[in-house]
Amino acid sequence: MLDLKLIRQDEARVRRGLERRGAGAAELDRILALDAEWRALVAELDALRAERNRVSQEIGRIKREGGDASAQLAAMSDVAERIRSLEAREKELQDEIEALLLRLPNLPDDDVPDGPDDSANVEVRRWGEPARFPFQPKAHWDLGPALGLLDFERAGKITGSRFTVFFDRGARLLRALVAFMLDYHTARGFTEVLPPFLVNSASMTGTGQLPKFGGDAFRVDGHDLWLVPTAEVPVTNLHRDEILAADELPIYYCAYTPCFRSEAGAAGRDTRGLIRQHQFDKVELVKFVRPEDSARELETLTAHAAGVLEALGLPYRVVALSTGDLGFASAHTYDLEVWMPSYGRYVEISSCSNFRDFQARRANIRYRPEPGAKPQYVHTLNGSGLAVGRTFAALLENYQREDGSVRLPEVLAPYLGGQLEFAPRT
RNA sequence: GGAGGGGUACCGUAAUCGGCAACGGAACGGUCUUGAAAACCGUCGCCCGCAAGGGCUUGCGGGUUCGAGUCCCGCCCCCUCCGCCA
Repeated sequence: MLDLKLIRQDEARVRRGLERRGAGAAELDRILALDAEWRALVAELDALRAERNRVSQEIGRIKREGGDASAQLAAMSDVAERIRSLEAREKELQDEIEALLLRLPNLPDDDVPDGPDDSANVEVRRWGEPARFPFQPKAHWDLGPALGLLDFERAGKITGSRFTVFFDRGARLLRALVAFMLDYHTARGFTEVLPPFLVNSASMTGTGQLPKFGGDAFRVDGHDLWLVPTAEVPVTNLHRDEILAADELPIYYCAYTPCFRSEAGAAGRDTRGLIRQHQFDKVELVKFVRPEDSARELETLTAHAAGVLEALGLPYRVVALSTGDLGFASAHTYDLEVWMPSYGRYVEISSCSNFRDFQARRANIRYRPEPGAKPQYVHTLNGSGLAVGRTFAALLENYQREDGSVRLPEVLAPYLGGQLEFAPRT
């Protein structure tokens, strides 16, 4: 959520930021008009309340002294009626302003490249060399079933399309990747969290999924509960409505959760394999930091997530998202894209974002810069570290051999009982 | 799911019959002090306002009333017990 004070005081800056994202300026004009009306109303209302408070005390005093307060009571009856009517209007205005503010996206950082969509994204750097296969490499949706690791057909039977059954050593490999990633992060200062996989609407609003993107998530029938679309939601909301002490910051969390998304697949893209599923697994990194540190923290967060790919020996590149490709709540995002032989290109495997105070304001997450000082909003960041299903796919594809077998990197040996070889069933 | 008890500021606790949300502690600022402690004063949630000042805030949302922490209705969470359950 944008700061209403900022909108008032620096309308030009807000308008410029929204225009860079192609977001409507119409809402901005509407907010400014409603806010002007609201402030005038509040002044009038507060004056009436002041009078009511004053006379009500007087009535109390008169009654205690056994006097007759009927004149005051009659006058205050009218004032009370007037206050009731103004309060109703004030609530309307406030609700409407709030509703508009909640639908306004974050402002992009100055150094975010401008552009209409992902075509304007800018490659920042590359790591590793995509393997040149002396044979036609197979896709993971062919390798996985052939190796007895993945079963897409039975998942379709028991649930539907865009779900997967991990089987036998495939299930073990998925569990191994989750454990490997969590160990990697906790060894580097992140605190492991295992949150609920269902969250309430307040949490979904706090991180920005609601009110605009409810259709992208699964809701539990008959309850105010949603299946988490990402661990970002429960983990960021851990500190909703809290005032953190300055010496608690920065806070670094990592969390494994399954992620549930109903929108995946609507566009008919990536219909095969693990790339776009209604349920997938992810290890997420979440940071709460001082405002002055968030830009630097985004760089280290991105480098940290990239470290997982490097440990696994998977070639990747870092891409700075353009204003047109930026997520709703983000001010600045780097995507990590892993080399995927079946696609013949780099495919997103992590998205690292700085939300600045956008989520903190929605979720009311503050800290005291100094003991005794006024509370301020923290900055929140998060990034995938990594999407586990896509990592699974990238490993199979990048480490495949001509006979359809796969040998995974040594770093996974402790998590796989030393069994790094995967051979096709005959 | 049922019964009972609770939710008040950073923490702990009051508030009679409905009448300015009191007190203690912590933290921070100040006075005092060579320095510190103690003591005393102030600050310590949010909003409007250039300011003076005013308003809001007792888990959340409604209602009654001139006036609600207090009375009424709905909901959420915590504790105890019962039921159910991996």
